[in-house]
Amino acid sequence: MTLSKTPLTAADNAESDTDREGGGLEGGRKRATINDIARLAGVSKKTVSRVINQSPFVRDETRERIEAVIAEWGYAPDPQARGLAFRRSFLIGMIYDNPNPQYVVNMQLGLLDGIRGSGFELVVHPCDRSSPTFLLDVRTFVERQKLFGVVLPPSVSEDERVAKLLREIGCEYIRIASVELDKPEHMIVGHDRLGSAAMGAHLVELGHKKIGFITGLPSFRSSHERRGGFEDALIEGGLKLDPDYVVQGAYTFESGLACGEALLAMTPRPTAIFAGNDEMAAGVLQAARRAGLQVPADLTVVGFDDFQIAQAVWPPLTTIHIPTREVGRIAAEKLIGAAAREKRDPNSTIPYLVVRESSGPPPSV
Amino acid sequence: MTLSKTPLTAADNAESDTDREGGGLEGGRKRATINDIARLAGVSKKTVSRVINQSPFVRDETRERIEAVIAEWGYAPDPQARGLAFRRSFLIGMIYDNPNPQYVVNMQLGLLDGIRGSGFELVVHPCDRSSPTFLLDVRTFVERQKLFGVVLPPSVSEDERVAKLLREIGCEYIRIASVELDKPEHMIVGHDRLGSAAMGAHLVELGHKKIGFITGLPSFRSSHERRGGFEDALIEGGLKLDPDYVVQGAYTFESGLACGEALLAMTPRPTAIFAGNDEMAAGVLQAARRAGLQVPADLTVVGFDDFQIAQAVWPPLTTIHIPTREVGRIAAEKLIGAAAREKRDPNSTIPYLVVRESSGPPPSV
DNA sequence: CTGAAAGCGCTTACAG
DNA sequence: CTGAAAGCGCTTACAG
Repeated sequence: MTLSKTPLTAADNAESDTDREGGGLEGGRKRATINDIARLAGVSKKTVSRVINQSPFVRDETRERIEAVIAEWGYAPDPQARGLAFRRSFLIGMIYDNPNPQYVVNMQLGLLDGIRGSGFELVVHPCDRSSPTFLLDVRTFVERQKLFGVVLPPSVSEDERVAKLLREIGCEYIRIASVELDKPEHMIVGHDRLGSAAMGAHLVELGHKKIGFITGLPSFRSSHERRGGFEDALIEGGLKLDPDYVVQGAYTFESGLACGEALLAMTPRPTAIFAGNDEMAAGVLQAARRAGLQVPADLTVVGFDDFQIAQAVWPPLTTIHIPTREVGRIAAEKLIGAAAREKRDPNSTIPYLVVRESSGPPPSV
Repeated sequence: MTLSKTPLTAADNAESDTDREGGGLEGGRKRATINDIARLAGVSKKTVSRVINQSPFVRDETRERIEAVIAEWGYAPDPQARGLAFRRSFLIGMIYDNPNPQYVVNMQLGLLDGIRGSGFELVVHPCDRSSPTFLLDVRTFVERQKLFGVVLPPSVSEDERVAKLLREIGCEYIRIASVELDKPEHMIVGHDRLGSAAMGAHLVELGHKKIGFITGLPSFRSSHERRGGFEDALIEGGLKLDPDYVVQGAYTFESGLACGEALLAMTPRPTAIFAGNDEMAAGVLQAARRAGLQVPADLTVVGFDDFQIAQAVWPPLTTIHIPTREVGRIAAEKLIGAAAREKRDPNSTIPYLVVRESSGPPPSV
């Protein structure tokens, strides 16, 4: 909150100095500016600006001449100067609180995929929704940097206060969430519900009747969606999710372990446990081992996400794959208006079942 | 490489339109500028600028008056305008190719810790060192954004071409590496060697004689350092690392599994295996399980990094903790010149041993 | 210690 | 279809 006091102080201190080298851009002729291009092409800088911004009001011949000069000199407009004039930067922000490193990294990679070659850059901004200064922090971040727009993964995406704030200050935003929370132009929907429904069908098909479920953090919308889709699928299969066999987890390994132990202590013991994410499923695997149970012979354990941990544990987890990176790419393209460059598979953001070795039929009693 | 063609086209298309609302900064009075502050404080903008940049050439009384106005209006200088005038942005870049999500996220959090409150922001830039356009990409990224500086984690930090390029174009940089590769002002040293030496001492102390080692990717300097420190410690303990028991891994779970199987097939079988990172150690655990071996009763398995996976596997891994986030914070502070704000523990970046359940004495033959 | 002028590299009205 | 002027919000010389 304090005034940004930067080390550039030296510049001012040196008011009487004379030996500064201007920041040191040795190593090469200075980069061309719009003035250079205008002069070289024999036009005004405004016309160059029109070409840069793809204005239709430029004669083809003029445009081609200018583009040739631009290409020859490898000119690229200065985003800072452009931003200052536009009153808006060419930065997009990712504001997030998802604690899973793999999710964060995949999402970042996806966003980067989406802005590649566009001249935009990605500024990362982890946050804490429970902080008293949370909204002020977001506002300061967005306004100070004059962000072009922001992408909000869960659970930040589910916070209506953030969406409202962004609308008020006129910042573009895309919310990534498991359900449609906003106008379509602001949403990328993850359809977690379909994923867990697929898992429900899988367990039904294997013949399980007594099934335990571990929910994620209630503050994440996905927790409820994953549970809802699963319940629907069980009903579809003629079963019902017994509320006694639903325990509250926290999306962490430790919570999975604790919840797993709780479920395995119940009578009758469930023959399958569906954890709200892989992390917790890995915890259940530990609980099963401690209880002396074989997976999947004695117990089926399945997860959700298909992050790396799903393949690092033993046995490898049957889980639901969510295409995080793909979702990120589409979100970024939508944000900067680069969508529909190519025909997209509309199903590319839908989660799907991956069967590995941790699921099997229930033990024959 | 193409000219940045942004969607801002609309702005130009609208040359004849009149209904644009200027980007929509409704929702609040416009933010104060340096001119507002100057007028309000009854001074020139240059003097306000001096206060912003902490110039000593301002009378105390003047400074206080200006600071009061700044505080009252919550004024913060526009980084874009400031950057344009400085010919340098307030962005720092993280250029990296480390494939481990947890490392990446921890490092980002550390860098963010280091720049918090400074007005700087973090722009992430994953890259591929083997790409033919790698150096050009880095150069374009740094020059186009006029980055204030960059932080280079391994293995990018180990690439002399990058350091040379950065020096040439006058960009500040900090290299994070396991050994001193550059002048101290450009380095944060991780001392991986000390970490693996500690692990060597641990295994010696437990009484192991026949020890297998799985190296990381040879393209990472840490691979060699981790091996070197380990060998030294064994020699210290009167042992010698048998080259036949050193196999080449790739820092991945799969490579750990394959290397583990190779080592367990040897005669005599090693009683302990030290993998160059946790990921590979988890793979070794799988190999041990497939071979019907109990850990640690039949085989000790240890790793390096102390990432989350170390606690998610069974048994939890004895490993070396590396303070990634702390290292990141120190790197960022050093880069922006905010170091030494407080006295630092000089050992805070040194890795240390964490003993869990995967290590024990060798089986009595 | 303080300020008026010029400039950073772009774009927005306004003209033609 | 094209351009000259003014401006985005700061800082750098240069004066005093």
